[in-house]
Amino acid sequence: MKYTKATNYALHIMAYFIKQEGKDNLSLQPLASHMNISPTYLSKILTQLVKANLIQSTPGVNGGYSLRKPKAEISFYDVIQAIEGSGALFTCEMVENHACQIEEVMREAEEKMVSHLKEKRIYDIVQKMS
Amino acid sequence: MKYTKATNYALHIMAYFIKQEGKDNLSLQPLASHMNISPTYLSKILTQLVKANLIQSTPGVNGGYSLRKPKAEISFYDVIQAIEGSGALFTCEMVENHACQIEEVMREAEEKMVSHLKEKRIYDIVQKMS
DNA sequence: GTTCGCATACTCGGATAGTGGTTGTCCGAGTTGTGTTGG
DNA sequence: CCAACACAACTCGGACAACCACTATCCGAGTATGCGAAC
Repeated sequence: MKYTKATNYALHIMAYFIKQEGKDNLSLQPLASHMNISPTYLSKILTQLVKANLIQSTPGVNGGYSLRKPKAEISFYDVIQAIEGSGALFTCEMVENHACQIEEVMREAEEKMVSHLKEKRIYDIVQKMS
Repeated sequence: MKYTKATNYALHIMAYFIKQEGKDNLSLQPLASHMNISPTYLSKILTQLVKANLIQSTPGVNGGYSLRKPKAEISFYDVIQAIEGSGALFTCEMVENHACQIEEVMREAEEKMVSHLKEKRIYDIVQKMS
């Protein structure tokens, strides 16, 4: 069990967006070369972030991507959920157990992690870095 | 990102061991049919638990598997670590970042989850169930 | 000068392939207890 | 009666195959802007 590379990219992309806020739309190509990944693959990730309403895309000439939500409102969890989805990390698969105690504990543990990720905002660490 | 099925199995297996403690060695076949997985695959999981010193195996006739540590000492994390390994869930892969702030936050979050899993012992939930 | 149309700069999304980890099976080898056989 | 031996009940571990999610690429389609030509 590990976080996907896509999550890795997505978090760094969002940090970059927040750092660049106020400037023009960022278009795919420059963003891809800055991140050092292929434009096509990057576009898949960006599409997921668009669907999660974190950024917006404007097509056509001078188009590109830009933040959609106020930068101070974007938590780590928002980004992670956009990529990884929102299913539980652990689901009991034994036939018998309808209210599996093991699953219960695992869910509690996950909740501890999630609540920390909901507290922390990307904006916080962008400030630290600059 | 999800926990492996093997982790799922391992947790339930350990719970079963703790429930059955004091009885004879559990051998592969009965355990497999109780868990509803193939004996061969089960043996892989058990081998991992043996290597983690959670259970021990005795070969030969009347052999089988039995608990190695006192049942009250076995935490969820012990079992999970035995299967999933102990690497961090998130590792920054951007070239530039040596002390990546994002990675830092992710590690904190993971630590929240891990410490909960270290607190909780399988024995606790076995008692609840019976 | 206004309008039409075309080229251009973008994103969107489906199809496809490589890769690696998870899940699972097969089988031969090693280990121990038990029962059997031959002296 | 007892020692050697064969056998059966176990686990151990390597090799291998199926499968699926992640990673990544290619390409055709859609969309908006701007420029130039024609009337």
